[in-house]
This record gives sequence, structure tokens and C-alpha cells, in this order.
Amino acid sequence: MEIASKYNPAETEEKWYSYWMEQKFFRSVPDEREPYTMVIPPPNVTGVLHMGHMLNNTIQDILVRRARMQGKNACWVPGTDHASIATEAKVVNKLQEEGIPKNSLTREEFLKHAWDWTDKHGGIILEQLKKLGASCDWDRTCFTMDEIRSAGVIKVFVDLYRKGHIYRGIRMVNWDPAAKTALSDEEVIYREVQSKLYYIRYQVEGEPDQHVTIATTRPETILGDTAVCVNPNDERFKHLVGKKVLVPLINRPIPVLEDEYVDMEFGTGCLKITPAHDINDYEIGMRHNLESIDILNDDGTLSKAAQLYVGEDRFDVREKIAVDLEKSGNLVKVEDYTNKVGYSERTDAVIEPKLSTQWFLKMSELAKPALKAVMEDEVRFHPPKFKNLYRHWMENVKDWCISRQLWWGHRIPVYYLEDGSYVVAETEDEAVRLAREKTGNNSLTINDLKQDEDVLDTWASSWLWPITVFDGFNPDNKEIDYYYPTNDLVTAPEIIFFWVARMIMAGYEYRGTYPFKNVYFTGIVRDSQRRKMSKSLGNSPEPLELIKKYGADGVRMGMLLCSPAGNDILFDESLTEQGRNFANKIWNAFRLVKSQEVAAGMEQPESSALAVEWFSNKLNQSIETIDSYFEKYRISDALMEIYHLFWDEFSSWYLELIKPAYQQPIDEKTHQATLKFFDDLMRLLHPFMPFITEEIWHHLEHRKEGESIMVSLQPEAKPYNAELLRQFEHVKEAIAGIRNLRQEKNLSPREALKAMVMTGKDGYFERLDPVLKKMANLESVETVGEKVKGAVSFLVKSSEYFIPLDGLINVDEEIAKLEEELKRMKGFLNGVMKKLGNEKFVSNAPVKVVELEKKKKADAEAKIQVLTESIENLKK
RNA sequence: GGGCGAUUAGCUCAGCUGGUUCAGAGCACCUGCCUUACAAGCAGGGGGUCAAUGGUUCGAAUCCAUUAUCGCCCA
Repeated sequence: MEIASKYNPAETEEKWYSYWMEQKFFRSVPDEREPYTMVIPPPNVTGVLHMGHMLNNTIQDILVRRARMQGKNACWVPGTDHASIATEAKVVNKLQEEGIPKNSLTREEFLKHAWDWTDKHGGIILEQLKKLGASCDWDRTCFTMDEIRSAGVIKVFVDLYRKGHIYRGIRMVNWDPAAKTALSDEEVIYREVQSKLYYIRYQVEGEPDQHVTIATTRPETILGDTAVCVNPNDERFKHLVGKKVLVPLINRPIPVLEDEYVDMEFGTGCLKITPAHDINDYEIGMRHNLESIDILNDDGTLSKAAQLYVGEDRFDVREKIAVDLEKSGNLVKVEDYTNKVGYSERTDAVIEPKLSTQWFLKMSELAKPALKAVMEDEVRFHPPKFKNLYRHWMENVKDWCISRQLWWGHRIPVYYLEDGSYVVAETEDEAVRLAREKTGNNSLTINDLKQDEDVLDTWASSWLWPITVFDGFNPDNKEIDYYYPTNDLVTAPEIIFFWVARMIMAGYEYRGTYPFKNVYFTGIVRDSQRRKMSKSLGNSPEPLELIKKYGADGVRMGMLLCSPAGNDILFDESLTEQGRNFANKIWNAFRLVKSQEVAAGMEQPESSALAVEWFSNKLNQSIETIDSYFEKYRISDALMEIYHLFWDEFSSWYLELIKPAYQQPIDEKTHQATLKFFDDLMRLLHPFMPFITEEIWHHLEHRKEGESIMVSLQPEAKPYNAELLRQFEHVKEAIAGIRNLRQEKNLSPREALKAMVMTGKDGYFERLDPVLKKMANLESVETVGEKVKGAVSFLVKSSEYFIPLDGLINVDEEIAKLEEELKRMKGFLNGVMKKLGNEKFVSNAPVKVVELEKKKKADAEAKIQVLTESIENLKK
């Protein structure tokens, strides 16, 4: 069979993914096996795959594939989320381009456009995940706005309302004037910006020569001022308290008040109070029963209440009013000033604090069990450093503003009667029934009720995801009992509050237990300069292009190699290149094994027998290590262990050891053992690199239709001979010593050498001579009782190896080399002696530690003796 | 301003509750090799006062305190 010397991923990936799909290997239905469940963090339905998804889903796929290969009933549920604000914004933009303003459409018409958009663009991202190899149960694909998920959201709203957790209130909310909706606190990003501090003079009413000066970054808001406030301890303004001052330009009189909140040091010590447009002012306004004048429209232009600049944008007005204040003599000065301004996460518009009526969910009760669960490790965080962050947030949790002034989403199931009172119901029929009960008017129909115009925050559906994907609010459905709670959740720390915390709350509230046992936090994918990957920077590689270039396996491995849990990953294409190179290494190792001609009846060489014995032990040791890494969710370490096992131990040592001489066949026994090792290695690696492992697994022997590595079992760790492994490491050292020497003396690897060993207490094992001879190309190894003259020597532990090299030895150089080593050993011994000479150490340290020091001492002494003798010998 | 976390090789990071020659890994780097599985490779090699200072201890990368720098969260 002719096999290409370069592995070509494109040829195999398509083939095997189709095969897995056809064979329904990703499908899970409840059975008697132990379930392993995971739900995907639903990406935005109209989004496209980015590097963060690649990392996140690679890790999920590794976990789920491994669980499947451990014989569990593995179920990974995929799906998308409707992303209320982002999707609505996209649809609005698209309509805008077509010349259709949103407000020219009815709600129903708009939603039709939104659904069309969703049907057209939705799920592209899931198709892209297939290219990565994701083994989701696609038959279960969910959408946060499909029927089952929507029903759950509405049911929960009604339930929480009836439990008294949901209330309607007037609050200062974060208003996004671009999206024209309220945002939760978590959706606001604060950024430091260069702005200006305007000092503005207010005249005291009736006293034209008396003034107060306030400082503000937002001069346009003075039109909404309803007071000026000073600190009660501030002697400078005592005489003004109780008087009124006039708002410049409009000359509206407002009182001068005292409030502890005012910082005497900041600005002028006088604070203007605009309750409708600042959260702190609002609170002060509440304390002093001040009027709130809302001078802004929903789109960020000034309203009639402002009196001036009506209909103009807030930022234009800021410039204009400064000029006008200057003209009127009210502008004292303008200073440069750095402050933090909130921006919308979705639209990047500057957030307006705005008073409005919204729906809120009380968090304090729901948070309690969720906090406890994480602090007591009922839900385990990986890495645990995120527990602190979580606790801090949960202990200071604020009520959740769950309404959004949008159309795309779950419409709030609140129905208003004509008098402004309302009923909350899952269906219109129920609403009518409740309304009739409430009013006693049995002639009421749905036409007399008006449903709330707003929709729920997207997270109000995502937080139920682990329940709703299994139709968990349907009492007739038993599936949820089998799959819930799920096992692992893989997500980003950025959404620990948005999503993780809330899912835990919902889990306890609606299932009485946690939604997932483990949360694995991935890092943020950044570029090599630590910048976040973003479209605007153009520093994000196109994931599908990467897959084309390096193969899905290569990309998966590249993503994972440098991404310990919770740490940001600094992505660089060289990582995926390393992944591709590894795939190629595997491919070539396979080519070697496959191309070997097997000779029936040929006797197994001793070196091969030893190689098989050694590698079999090595393999078991590695499996044990890999298992323990997985237990600790140290997934990249597990991969590194396999990488090392395959590349260094298997390819560089084992395969070289069993390699027959040029054009010679290999014996049956060794060949069979090698195939078995290869099989085990492919299984270990399969969760990480599913495609190449499947391809090779099918080449290793004839497989029947319907067989696949992905439904085979992981090799299990068996006991191993640690002493043999230790001895082998010493032989490797001796081999490296000889190779090093060849390089130094410019000796061809093909030239066979002789070796003599003066055995010490450790470092030489006769049984492994065949290994030594084969790998170092020695024609003989013999043990000697004394130093060999005319030979170069080196030490492994206390055994001295000699390679006779008449005429090639530079005595001075050899002596210098040995003396340096001797010096190092003496220094080491010195340190050990100091420790052992310390009475306190000997009496306080554990026996084991002391014993160890004694052994170190003995080893060092033995080595020193050998070195000293060698030096003397050379000097003769 | 309040809180949390970090600082270990050129880069990215391991190093759990102090004690194996503990100072590690991968990449990068240097030297020699196109040796018929693989140059996407092989063999060999160099490299760090564990941020600084002080303390606890027989013993500190590891524990404590202070400082510096950086990051994140909250206000």
C-alpha cells in the first residue's frame, strides 16, 4: 500500500464526520447506562464561529468523547440562543437598508422579518461546529425561542411572579438610546474617557450679585436640575441653604439643599441634582422629595421637558449649551477631566441612566442556595480561583432587571386591564379567566386586555437552559430525570454572573439541585499581543480557514496546548502548526508500522522483547497520569502527556528500538504488540484528535461496518513495573552519553563502537544490554573491574561507561570536563553534609527526608570517588 | 477609592497542604545531520538570585508582612 508522506486532513475529516452521523454515534437516548450530560453554551443564533467558540467547543468535545469511551451514555445537547438585543439590532439595520423603518411595522410584521432572518442565518454556527468535529446529539438541537423553551420561560415567569419574586418598579435603569431598551448592569461596559468638567454659575434668586458655581461633565443635564446640594458641614455655603438659585438659560428656580452625600473636596463643593438622569442624584432626590424632570427622549434627543434644544441629540446639545452658557456669562471655566463612562455592550452607545418602569426579579432568596452550592463544592469550579469572585457577587447581588423594550424575545406574560391593573398568566385564556375573576366582569374578552409590550432579557431563557433542553417543565417527560443534573459545563468566566450563577439558582429553584457538577472556565482567546480578538481589530483568524489549513485535529490541539483552565490563551498560528505537525508525526509513525514486512516464524530479537516489555509498562504509567489529569480537569496537561508519550517514548524510543535493519522484515510477535500499542495510543488520543485517530484505527486492522474508535473503550490503567521504567531511564541516559560523544568526536552513527562499564551501585543493568547496543550502535558491552585506558568515559549514577577511542582523546579536555563535574559534585555533597550536620535538621525533619539526604550523600561520595580516580588515571 | 488575583527560562505556563538533584514543560534558540516513517523531521546542547525587601522555620518558588508592576471585578 502506498501512503502519502504528508497527512492530508481534508480527505479524512469529511468522510469520518459523515460516517459518525450516519451511524448515529452522537445520538443519545436514555438507557440503563450511566449518563454523561453536557449542554452547550448556546451561541447567538445569527452569530458566526469565532476563536472563543473553537476553544470552548473543543474542550466540550474532548470531555464528551472521553466519557463516551468510558462506556457512559454521553449526551451533548447543542442549540442557539435568540440574543434579543443583538439580533433585533441586526434585523433593524437590515430593514433600514431596505428603507423600512422599524416603527413603520407592526410587532407581528417585525417578528416575521426577524424569524425570516433567523431561519436564513440561524444555525450557521452549528454547521461550523461540525467542521470542528463536535459530537453533539444534533437531533436534540434547541433554540431558546422554540416552543418548548418558550413555554418554560413563560411558566417560570408566572411562577416566580406568584411566589412574589417578580415585581414591577420604577427604577433608574441603564438605557441604551441606540437599541432603545433598558440593559442589565452586566451589559454595561465602563471605559475611561477624556472629557471636560464644566464649571457653571447659578444666580441666587432675587440677588443678581450672588452666585453658586457647580461642576459637571454633562452641562446639557442642567435643564433637568431640580436642586443644588451642599454638604451640611461646609461653612462656605451655609448662608445659601434654603434660598433658591436659577437654572441658567431657563431661569427655573430650584432650592439649595444640604446632603451628606456631597463631597466638599470635589469640584466646587456644590452639586447640581438631576434626579432623572443620575443614579446618585435620584437617591438624593428621593430623600428630599424632589421632582424628577426627564429631559431626554428614548433615542437620546432632548424632550419638551428640557424647554431648549428640543429634538436635538444629547451630544450636540452638550457643545451648544457650552457656547450658550459662555454667551450668557454662566460658564466660569472648562477643565480637562478623565472619568468613566458606561457603554452598551451590544450597541456601544453611551448609556443614559434613566428612570423607567421595568420588571425586576428579586435575587436575594434565589441566590442563597446557589452561593452555598459553590462555596461547599457541590458545584465545583475549575479552576477554583473563581469561587471568590462568585461569592463576592452573590453576596452583593442586586435585583435583576428582566424586561427589555424590544420585540424579539419572549413577550412578558402580563396583561393589563383598562384601569392599569394587570393579571399574569401563561396563556391568553388564563389571562381572561383571571381578569374576569379580578373584576367580576364575566363579559371581558382578550380584546379588553393588553399584553405588556416588552420582552424578557435573553438570559431569562438561558438560565433555564439545562432544564428546558430536556423539556424539564413538562411533568409528563421522564428524560429530565435521566439526564439532569448534567455533569460538566464549559464556559467563559465573563459570563459567570450573567449565566452560570443564574443557572445554578434556577437549578435549585426548579429541580431542587445543581444544574451541573463541574464548571470548567476557559480563558479568553487573545492575540499574541494580549489583545482581545475582535472584528474591528481584524486580529481574529477565520476559524474555518484555519481548519482548512491545519486540519480540525491540528486546530483542536493548537487551541488546547497553551490553555490551562482559566488562563487566557494567547493564540498564535504557530500553535495550530504544532498541532498539524503532531498529526503528521502520528501519520508517519503509522506509515512505518504499516510498511513493515512481517516474517512468519522469525524469532523476536531480545531488544524488541525488551522494548515491548518496557513500553507496555510505560503506557500503563502514562494512562494513570492521564486519568489523574482528567480528574483534575487539567486537560491540556493530559494532552501534553499523550503528546510526549507518542512522540518521545513511542516514536523516538520504542519504534527505533524495534526497527529492523534496512530492508529486513519484522517478527510477528513484535509487530502484533506494536499494532496493539498503536491502537491504545489512538484511543487515548481520540478525544483530542478525533479524525486522524479514526482514520488510522481503521487502517490498523480490518474493521466491520459500524465499528468506530469513537465508540470503543478507553484503555484502562494497569499496574506497571516502576523499577523497570527507572532502569530504562538510566539506559537512555547512557545512550545519550554515547550519542553525545559521537557528536563531540565527529563519529558517524553508523560506526559501531565498543563499550566497557565499570559498574557502580546504580546506573547499569546488564539485562538491558540489547537496548543499549541497538540504540547506541555498540558491537559489544562488557563489564570491567578497573578503569579503561585510552577511553573516553562518562557517568550514569555511579557506573562509569568507557568508549575506547585511541588517538581521539584530548587528555587535557577530558580532565577539565571531569574536574568541572567533580567540583559540582563536591559542592552538592557539601550542601548535603551541612544539612546532615545540623542537629536540628536531623531531629526535626521527618525520617524519610533524613534518609533521603543520607542516600544523596552516599551517591555523591561514590560519584566523587569515581571521578577522582578517573582524573588521576588520565593524569598518569 | 474598595476587593480579588498574578509576577518562575526569550515567550506561554506547571510546580497541591513547606522537604526526592526542585528549579520543570511546551515553544523559541544554538550545534551537527536530507541516516529510505517523518526537514511538518532526527540527534545533541545552552538558558532562570522563582518581582524586591524583611520575617517565620532545621529547611521557603511554596507560609506571613511590606513595596513595586500588571490584570480583573465593583463603585
